[in-house]
Amino acid sequence: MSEGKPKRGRPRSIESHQAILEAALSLLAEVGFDAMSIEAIASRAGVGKTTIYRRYAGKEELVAAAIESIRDKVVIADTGSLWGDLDAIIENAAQTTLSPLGRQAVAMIISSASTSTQFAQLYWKNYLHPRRQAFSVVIERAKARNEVKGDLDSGLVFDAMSGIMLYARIFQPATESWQVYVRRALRLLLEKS
Amino acid sequence: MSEGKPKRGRPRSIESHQAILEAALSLLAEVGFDAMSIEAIASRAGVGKTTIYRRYAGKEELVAAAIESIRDKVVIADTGSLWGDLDAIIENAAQTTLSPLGRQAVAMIISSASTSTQFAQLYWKNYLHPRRQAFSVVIERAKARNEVKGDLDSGLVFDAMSGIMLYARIFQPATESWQVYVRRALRLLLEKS
Amino acid sequence: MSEGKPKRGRPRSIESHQAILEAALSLLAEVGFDAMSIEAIASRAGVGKTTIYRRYAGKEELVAAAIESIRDKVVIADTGSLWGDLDAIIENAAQTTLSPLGRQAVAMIISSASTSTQFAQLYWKNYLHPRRQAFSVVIERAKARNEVKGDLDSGLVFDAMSGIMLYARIFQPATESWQVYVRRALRLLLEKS
Amino acid sequence: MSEGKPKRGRPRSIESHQAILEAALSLLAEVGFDAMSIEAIASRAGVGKTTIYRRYAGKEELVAAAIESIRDKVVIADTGSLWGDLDAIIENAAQTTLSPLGRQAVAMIISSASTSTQFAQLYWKNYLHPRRQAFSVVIERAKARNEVKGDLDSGLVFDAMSGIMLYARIFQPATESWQVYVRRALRLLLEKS
DNA sequence: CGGTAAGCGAGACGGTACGTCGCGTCTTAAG
DNA sequence: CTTAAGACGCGACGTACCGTCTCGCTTACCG
Repeated sequence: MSEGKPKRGRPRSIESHQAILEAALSLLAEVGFDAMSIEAIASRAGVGKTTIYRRYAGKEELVAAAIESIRDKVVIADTGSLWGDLDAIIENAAQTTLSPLGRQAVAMIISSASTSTQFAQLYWKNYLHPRRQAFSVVIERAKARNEVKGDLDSGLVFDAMSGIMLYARIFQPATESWQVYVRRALRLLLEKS
Repeated sequence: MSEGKPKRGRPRSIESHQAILEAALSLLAEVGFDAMSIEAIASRAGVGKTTIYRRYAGKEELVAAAIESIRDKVVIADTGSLWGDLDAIIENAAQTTLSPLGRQAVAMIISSASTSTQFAQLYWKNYLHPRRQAFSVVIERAKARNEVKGDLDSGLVFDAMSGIMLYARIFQPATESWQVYVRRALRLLLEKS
Repeated sequence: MSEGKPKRGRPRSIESHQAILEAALSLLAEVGFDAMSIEAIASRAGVGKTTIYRRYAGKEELVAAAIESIRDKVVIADTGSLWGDLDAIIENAAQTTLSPLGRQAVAMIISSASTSTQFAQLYWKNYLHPRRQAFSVVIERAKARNEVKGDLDSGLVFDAMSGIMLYARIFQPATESWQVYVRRALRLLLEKS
Repeated sequence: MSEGKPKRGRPRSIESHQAILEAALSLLAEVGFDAMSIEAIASRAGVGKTTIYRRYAGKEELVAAAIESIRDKVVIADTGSLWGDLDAIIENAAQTTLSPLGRQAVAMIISSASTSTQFAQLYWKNYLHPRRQAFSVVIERAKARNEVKGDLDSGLVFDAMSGIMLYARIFQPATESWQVYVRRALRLLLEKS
C-alpha cells in the first residue's frame, strides 16, 4: 500500500546528514545541551539551517538522533557466573558515562526524560527496555545455577540497579568508586535469603 | 565574630523578595523551567528585572532559591513498625512529587544536578543528606525490633530507595502505582536473610 | 564599473527599508530625536529591531539616512535679478525649516554636526557644498549684470548667509519675520561699494 | 557656641555644590554631553544622586549651571581702532572654543538651543545679549572715528558675525584658519560704502 | 536527454528574551 | 533636615537565536 518515496527532485545529501550529526555531538560534548545552538551546529557542519530543520523539528530531536547514531548494540557477556556477568555490566555502564560526551548524553537524557514524558518513553523503548530484556537472561542463568532465589523478578532488579546507577552518578554519595558502590548496592538486592 | 554588613543604603525590599519567589514558583508550575523567562517573572511579581538580577545571577539560581523557600523540614514518623514507617515515607514522597509544581521541581533538580556537579552537591547537602540522616533512625529502630539484619547499611538503603524512586518517577516502568512499585523494590532490599 | 556583490542569501527587503525610513521620519517629527527609540521605530515600521541594526549602526545613522531620503535636489531659480533670486532662496529655506519635521531635521543636523566632525563633514558634502556651488551661479549672473562687485567671493557670501540663517533660526534675535531679518543681513553683505 | 541662625537641620554642603559642578565640567570635556550620566557625575563628585537632584531638575539644567559657573564676564578691549577691537574679539572667541571643554560647551549649547526654544532663550539672555550690547560700543566708537557708515545696525552686525563664527566652527568651510576666515567675512560686512 | 522538482548554502526576516545601563524616586542610618 | 549609599520600578539598549522565508545554485530522476 504505502510507498513512502515518489523520490522526485534532488535527494537529501548524505554528507550533510553526517556532518550535522558529528557537529551536534562535538558541540554537545564541548558546551553541553543548553549552550549549543542550532546556528552553531549548522555553521560547524558547513550547512544551512534549512538543511537541519528539514530533517529535525528542533534541538531535542536532533540531539536525540545524534546520540542514537552512536549507540552501540546491546551486548551482555556470559562469564559463567552471576557476579562475573554483573561486573561486566557495571564496567560497561561505567565506560559509557565516563567520557565528556557520555556524561553530557546521560545528563541530556535524564534532563529531557524528567521534563517530558514523551522523551522518557522514547528512551525507555529504545534504550532501557532492550537492556532490561537482555538482563533477564542473566538472572535466568543465575537461577539455573541456584545463585539467586527462584522467584526473583528480574525486571525489578534491573530497574533498581539502573536507579541506583543513575543516583550514584548524579549525587556521588560515597567516597569509594562508582563501580564499587554500585556493586555493594547490588549485593543488597541479590543476597540469597 | 563581627558581621560583614555595615548596612548602608536602602535595604532590599522583603515584599519584592517574596513576590519574586512566588511568581517564580507559580510560573515554574504553570509552564515549566525552560519556558519561563526572567521577564515574565519580573512582570508577574510587579518588579523590575534589575531587582531580580540584583539577587540572583540567573534563572537556575533563582529557581533553586524558590524551591528552597518552600522546602519543608524533615519529618519522619514513628509508627512503631518498619513497614509502617516506610509506607509513611513513600506516601510523603509521592505527595511531594504529585503536584505540578512538585513534578517540575523534581525535573528541574534532576536536570540541573545531572548537568552541573555544583548543583548536585547543593541538593545533596540541603535536601538528600538530612533525609539520609533521618532515615538511619528508622533503620536503627527496625534493628532494635529485629526487623532487619543487624549489619544493614542504612545509607546504602536510603540511596537505593531514592534511586529507585527517581527512576520509577521518570520512566514509569510498571503498570501498578508508583507507591506499590516502590514498595515492592524496597521489599527486595530489606528482606531479612 | 562592476559591482562587488555576489548577492548570496536572501536579499534585503525593500519594503522594510522604506517602512523603517518612514517610521523614523514620522517619529522624528512627532517626538523629536532624543525621545525616539529604535524600538518604537521598529514597532511602528512593523519590523524587528535586528532588521534596523543590520542596516544602521545606531539612531544617528538611521536618522541621517532618513533625512537624506527626503532631501530634494538642488534647484535655484533664475528670476532675472539678484534680489529676485535671493528672495526665492530665502523663501525656500524658510519653507524647509517651517514644518515640524523640517525643524527637527535642522535641529538634529546642527546638533549632530556640532557634536561630531564626521557628521559635519557628511552634511557639508551632501547638503551644503552642492548648494554652495549652485549659489555661485547666482552671484556670477549678478556680476554680469553689474549688480555686485566683480571680485566678490561667492563662497564666502554663501557661508555668511547660511550662518546668519542658522543663527536667526536658533536664537530669533529680532521681532520681524525670519525672512525679513535674513534679507536685511544679506543686504549688508552685498551692498555694492 | 553662638547660634545666630534660625536655620534648622543640616545646611547644604558648599563643597558638594562645587564638587558637582567640577565633576560635571570634567566629564563634559571628557566624554561629551550625551555620554555623560548623572550617576557618573555623582560618583566622581563623591556625592549621592539625591544631592544633585535636589539642586537640578536634570542633566541639561546641571550642565547649563556648570557652564554658567565658568563663564567669564564680558570684557571688550579698547585698542583704539575698529580692526584692533575686532581682532581681539575674534581671538577671544577662538580661545573660548579651542579647548575640549569649550568645544563641548559650544556643541552642547547649540544642540540644546536648536532643540528647545527655552534653552535658546536662556543662552540668548545670559550670553549673547550682553555681548551684543557690549559690541554696540565698539561700533559706536568706530562710527565716531568714521571707520564705518553712520547708519550701521550694530545688532545686525553682531548677529551676522556670531552666525558666521558658529557656521565656520561647525562646518570648517575653508582651509585657512578659523580666525582668518572669520576676519575675511567680517570685512565683507563692514566695508565702508 | 532535457525539464523540473526537490535539496542546497547563505543569509535576511519578524520575533522573544537576554543581561546591562541609566533614569528619577524612595528609604535607610549617620551626621 | 541634609547627606551618601544604594535599592526600587521602569524603559531602552544592542546581541543572540529562534524558526521561517527567499535567493540563485545544483543534482538526479522521469517523461
